[in-house]
Amino acid sequence: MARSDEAEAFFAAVYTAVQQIPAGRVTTYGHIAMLIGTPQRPRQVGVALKQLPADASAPFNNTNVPWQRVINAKGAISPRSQPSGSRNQATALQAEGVEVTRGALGEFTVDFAAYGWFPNDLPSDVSGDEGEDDEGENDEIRQ
DNA sequence: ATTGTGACGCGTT
DNA sequence: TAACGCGCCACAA
Repeated sequence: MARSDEAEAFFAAVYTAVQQIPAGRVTTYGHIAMLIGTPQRPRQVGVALKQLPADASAPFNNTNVPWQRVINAKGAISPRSQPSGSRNQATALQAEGVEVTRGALGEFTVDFAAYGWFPNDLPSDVSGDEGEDDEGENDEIRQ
């Protein structure tokens, strides 16, 4: 038990929230953090996903938790120490029909307007000019 | 025990 | 517009 009870609960909350993301859609670390009531720790959400066990017998593992559907607020797949990691995520998303484009820096990006999933949705506020991020998607969370 | 490192995001410079 | 600073906190060294 290397992990405190509190941390364990947080990890579980993250995994559960991520499992709500519909296939073929993506959301952000910050949004997940907000959904589980800890809007100030999007970074910890990343830690939780990073620690996701590969062991298929674990309650939460990289096969039953769609970790690939979580990207950063910039709409890009977060770069990691191991380049293969982000590339791998891009492949996983494409496999479920998500269109992934490549930036000049080799950065993989996804269009939120087309694939974003934001229950209760928040808005990207926009200051009044050219807003077109509407989406009219109403997904409800239940348990 | 301490220190450094991030799969983040937002406010300030 | 691009950098930088900071909060947060599990993990590896």
